[in-house]
Amino acid sequence: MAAARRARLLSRSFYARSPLAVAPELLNKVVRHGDRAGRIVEVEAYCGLDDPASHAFRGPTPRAAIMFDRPGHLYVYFSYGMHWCANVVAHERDHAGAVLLRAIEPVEGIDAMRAARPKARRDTDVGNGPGKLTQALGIDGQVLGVDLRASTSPVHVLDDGTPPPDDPVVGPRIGIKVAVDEPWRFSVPGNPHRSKPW
DNA sequence: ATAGAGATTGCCT
DNA sequence: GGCAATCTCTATA
Repeated sequence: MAAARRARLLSRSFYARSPLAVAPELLNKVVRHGDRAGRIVEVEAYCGLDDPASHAFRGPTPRAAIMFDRPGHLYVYFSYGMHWCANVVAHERDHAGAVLLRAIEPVEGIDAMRAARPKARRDTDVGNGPGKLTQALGIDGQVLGVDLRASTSPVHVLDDGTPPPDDPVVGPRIGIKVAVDEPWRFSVPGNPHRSKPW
C-alpha cells in the first residue's frame, strides 16, 4: 500500500494564475466540507472579462465582484432557482475568473452524501454535475466567499498527493449559449463520476 | 419597477 | 429528446 501522505492546502500562488492554467490542475484534488469530501474529476474555466459566458464578463457587478479579487476563495451562486454551483476563484493579478467544479467522485462521508442526494440511483449520480456535487457536499450560499486556503474555513481544496492527469480530456463547456466552442472543460479520462455528455 | 435569461436537474413522452 | 420548476441577477424604462 502507498505511503500515507497528509493532505495539504494549496498556496496562494496556485490560485493566482489564469483559470485556464488552474482548471486542469484542480483535477484529482479533493474538495472537502466538514466530513464529506470528493475528488474533483471535472471542471470548467470561466475567464472573466475575456469570456462572454463568465458572470464576470460585464465587470464587477455585485454577484461577480468576488471574481475580481480573492484568488483561492469560493464563489457560490444560485442557478435556475434551484441549484447551487461552486467555483474556485482563480486569476492573475488585475484580472478576473473562476473555475466551476462540475463533478466529484465521493471519497469521504459517502453515506451522508447519499442521504443528501436521495434522487441518486447509482453511485455515479451522487456528484456527476455542478448542482449535484454541491447538494452532496452540503455547499450553499452560506459558504460564499470562504477562503479555501485557510485551515479555519468550512470548505477546503486539498492535495492528497494524487497528481492531475497527464492527459486530461479537453472539450467545450456545457449549458452555455455563448462562447460554446472554447475548449475550456477538463476532466479525468475515463472516470465514471464525470458529468455527461462527453 | 419590470422583464427576460440563465455555468441545471429530473420527470415525462 | 423535450420541457417544467423556480429565483437571482442584470439590463432597460
